[in-house]
Amino acid sequence: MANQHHGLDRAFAALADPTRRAIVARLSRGEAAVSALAEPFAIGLPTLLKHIRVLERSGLVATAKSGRVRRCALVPDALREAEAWLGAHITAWESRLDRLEAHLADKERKAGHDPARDTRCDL
Amino acid sequence: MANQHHGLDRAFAALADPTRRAIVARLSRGEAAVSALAEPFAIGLPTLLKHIRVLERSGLVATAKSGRVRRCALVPDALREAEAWLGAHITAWESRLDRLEAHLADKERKAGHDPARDTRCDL
DNA sequence: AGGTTACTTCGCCACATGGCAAACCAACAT
DNA sequence: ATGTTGGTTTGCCATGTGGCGAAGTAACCT
Repeated sequence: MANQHHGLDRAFAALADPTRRAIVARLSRGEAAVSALAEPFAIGLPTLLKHIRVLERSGLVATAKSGRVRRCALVPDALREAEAWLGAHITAWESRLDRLEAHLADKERKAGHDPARDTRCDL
Repeated sequence: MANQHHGLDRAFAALADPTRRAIVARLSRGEAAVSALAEPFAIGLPTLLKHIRVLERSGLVATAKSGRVRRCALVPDALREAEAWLGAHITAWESRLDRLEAHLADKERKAGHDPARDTRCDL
């Protein structure tokens, strides 16, 4: 199965869970201890801890223990990497569309004009 | 288990697989048939088809069959949604950092100055 | 010391996912 | 009509995930 995990693999996988996204959202507004994170969600501590481990492995959050509490903080680099990937491919798609449009406009300049064609998409 | 799938759930889950990301990357540069997509990856057709189904369910790609070939195309809206989520939380984190910095600067204005404190992070 | 708090680990279960091979179906092509 | 091509379905298997409760450990409080 999908071994040889790329960083993005783990990052996106971590973000695929609503609980984990909520944790990230919470941490984006400040650090928090494990039990503080547990409160809003109706799930047990062991489960939450598992989520935190997943987030840690993905590089999205970092944790450190001081005394008996473990504080969790967001590490935005992984988030940025994921965002960058998405951005790159969105713009790739858009620029392709632009080229296509230009090409169609060019063709239409030489042939008859049918306004409806401009927005029609064959899929 | 994670039932009641939010759109982002499926989108991020779909992007968590390298094969699927490669497919998205490929499609961001133009539509393609199933078999054309299969080529670069050393995996069987059934497996690839499963990937495509996952991508379809996630709203990242749309497919349509004409004759015996199925053409796949990217649907950038889901990508944009995911990007927006990431962007929102990255900026949230950054603005928190800014507030914190401002606060520290303020404190330091009133007390003695220790330059090393500015970049120190307690985690 | 003894209790409380805050995690942590340890099974355990149900289910989704990624992979394959093999058989199958529907269009073209000849 | 028959073969070939392109996709599709159908098992099957191994692994990972999300959830739980129960028991364990390591601070901290009194």
